[in-house]
Parts: sequence; structure tokens; C-alpha cells
Amino acid sequence: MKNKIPKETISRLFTYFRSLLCLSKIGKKYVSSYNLSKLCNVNPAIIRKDFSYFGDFGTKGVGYDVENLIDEVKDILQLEPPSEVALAGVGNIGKALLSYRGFDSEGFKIVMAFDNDLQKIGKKIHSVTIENIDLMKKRIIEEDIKMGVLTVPEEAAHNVAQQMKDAGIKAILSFAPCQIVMPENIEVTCIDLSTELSKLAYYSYKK
Amino acid sequence: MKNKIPKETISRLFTYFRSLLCLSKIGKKYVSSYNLSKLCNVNPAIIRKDFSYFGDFGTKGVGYDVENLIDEVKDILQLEPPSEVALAGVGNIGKALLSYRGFDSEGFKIVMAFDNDLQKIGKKIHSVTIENIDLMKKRIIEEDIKMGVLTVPEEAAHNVAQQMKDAGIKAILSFAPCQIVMPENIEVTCIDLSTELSKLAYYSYKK
DNA sequence: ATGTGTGAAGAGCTTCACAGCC
DNA sequence: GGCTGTGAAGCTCTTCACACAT
Repeated sequence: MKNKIPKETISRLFTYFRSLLCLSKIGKKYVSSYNLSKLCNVNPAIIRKDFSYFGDFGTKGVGYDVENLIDEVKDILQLEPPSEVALAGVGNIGKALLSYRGFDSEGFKIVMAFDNDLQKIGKKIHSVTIENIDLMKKRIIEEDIKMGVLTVPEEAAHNVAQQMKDAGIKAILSFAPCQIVMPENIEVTCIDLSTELSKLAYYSYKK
Repeated sequence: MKNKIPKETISRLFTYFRSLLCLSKIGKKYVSSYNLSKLCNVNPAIIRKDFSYFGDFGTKGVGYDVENLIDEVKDILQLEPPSEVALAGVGNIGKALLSYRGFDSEGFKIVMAFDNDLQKIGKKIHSVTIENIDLMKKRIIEEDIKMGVLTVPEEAAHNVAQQMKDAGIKAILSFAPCQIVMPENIEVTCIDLSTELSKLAYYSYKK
């Protein structure tokens, strides 16, 4: 039962979680893998297998208890307490992330933000005050933050990532359109918006 | 040689493309799969296999001709001419995408943008004038646009996606934190920024 | 009758390792 | 010697199909 868990499984658990919250909101008590599959666009057998990695959450002939499943998933994904995150670069994407609500239930919280633009420093977005990026390393160490978001321009990306590393950050989500090279022990995810668009263009041609 | 091509291969080609442009910029004439692997963080054997799906681009004992490979990849990914894209929702993420440069070489071009905020309508961002979203369907049909980007709030997402579908859009990139349900023949990619952050939090705990 | 949990089969992708060419 | 291109092996994830519980 505690075999290797595919990392796709983890990704899908987030999707299930979203759909389960919706079901909970409309008062659904039980859901079958089949019904969940329609909401999430995932094969029912996969859904059952995904959950079965972590335990026997369902009842045969009935399905899964929505509230109970929500709690189990929360637990698996360790959504509580939320991780504290530092954000560098308050441009458009940075602002979008800072302004995003509903983070409470999502397992993390942006608690500090940095920029090098004096116009921006001191301003407040959703209860986070923008600080001078020169102080970033010090502040991250002070507050013992372990996750960073990189929303700075490409030319600054490597430098800022390096500072995050030096400050003891263990995971970085980057939106810079370039590879961020970090040692093995630091988890890095790069989301390149333009590449995502290009990919989509490619796939839409194929139809 | 023209077997099934893994979709991961396509994703990686975009990564290679980025690195190849860098190599070209610094005047590198040839690159081996090994050197490219260090830039892209991908196993050299995979790189060779990825290219081999499309032809014999390399020279044994030498490597790949950078300029030639760039052209081949451009061709494979059909980056030219760029696809025209319509964007709905000029919030922070919408603005970020509109402001993003370097799209020329990337296979697409945002040619129209829509919002329902009268304050925004008529304003111009990077040569694109924001139009009233009520006119979206008509305008997309007029200009025969086939790709759409959804950067509207969650509550508007389904409605706007539906309008795009009705206007004949074939591919949608959505940043709304919810599943967008579309018929099989419409390609949909959802990027949920908060889920990406949560995933990263999960993986960083595991270290 | 309905729907989970799961071993086994199948599909898809990666890695190995080496022949062949420069 | 150096490096590609590729069959074969290995691995991982998905799908099937059915026993079993309600």
C-alpha cells in the first residue's frame, strides 16, 4: 500500500481537491470515482488507484464520503499549516500572485515581497508590504522562509535565485523564461508563460 | 522514423530551442547532446532520441550545427508564421502576457484583448487596444482567430470560454483556478498558479 | 445492483550500450 | 578519440477486468 507514488498522482490530488471543495459547497455527501472523473477529466480507475495509495477511503457500492475525503487529501498534501513564501519581483505576475485570494485553503501564504523599484517599496498589496530587494536575504533568514517565488525579469533571475539559495530557500517557483540551475537539494519549478502558449499553438495545429 | 512522438518530446523541444538561441547569441557553432544536456537539465540520450524522431540532424563525432538545428526546431514546432491569439481579461496576468516581449520568435502573437471594465477599454498595451468583451465573439470571427487566452476571474471563466468556443476558437490557455470543460476537438490547457505553488510546497517538504 | 480496491496486462517513456561514422 | 543514432532493456504509469463489500 505504501509503494512508489507517481508524481502525477500528487498533481491529480490537487485537481480532485478543487472539485471536492465544489461538491462540498453544493452539499454533495458522496461521490463515486465515475462522477469525480467527469468533473476532473481523469479516468475513474486512476482516481481509485490514486486514493488507494494512501488508504481505503471509499465504501464499496457507495463511493467516497466528500467531507472525509477532503480531510484525507488535505492531510496527504500537507496543506495545513500553510507554507510561508517570499516573492521577489512585484511586476504584473508578482502582483497577480499577491492579489490572488483563496490561498488560505491552498497550502501556502505569501508573507513577504521584494522589488528594486523605489516607487514600489513601502506600498502594500493585500497586507504584504513591498520591501527593498537588497534586504531580501537578511529578511528570509530572519523569518526562516523556505519557499521563494521568482517573478523578476530574465536578466535578474539568476542573481535573485542565487540570493534565495544563500538565504536557505529550499524550493523556487520561477516565471522567468529561462532555466534556473540549482543544486539537487533545491526544488525548482519553471513556468514559462510564452512556452505554454507556443505548446498550445502546436497542439491546436495538429487537430 | 516517423513513429509515435512522445508529447514530452515536444515540450522539451521548446526548452532546447531556448538554449539553442542562447548558444547562437554567444556565437557557438556546434553543440553536442552532452553540452546541451547541461544547459537544459535533460539526459543526453533523450536529447538525441528527441531529435532523431524528426531526422538525422547531427554529425557523428562533431555534434549538432547550432544554426541548422534552430531552423529544424522552428520548423518542427511550426513557430512561423506566429499564431494570432485573442486574450480575454486584462487583469494582472493579462497585462503580464500583453507586456511580455520576445514573443516574435515564440510562435504566437496576441493581436486582440478584451475586458468588461470601461476604464480599461480603449487603452493600449504594447500596440494592442483593449476592446469591449461584448464584441469579442464578433471580432474573433471577423479576424478568424483560432487561439484564446483566458485571464478572467473564476466566476467569468466558463461563460467567456463558451463564447470563445462559439466564435470558433480551437485552443484555449486558461489561468482560471478551475477546470474548463470543452468538447474533445478544442485543446485546453489550464495553468493554476496557486496549485503550482502548492505542489512545490509539497515537494519541498519531502526533502 | 452499485462501486471500490487491486493484480495483471498494456502502453509509453527513458536509459543503456554500442555499432557506425567523422 | 569523439559523438550520433538506435535497438533492446528497463522503468513508470495507465487501463483493464473482476473479486468482493454494501
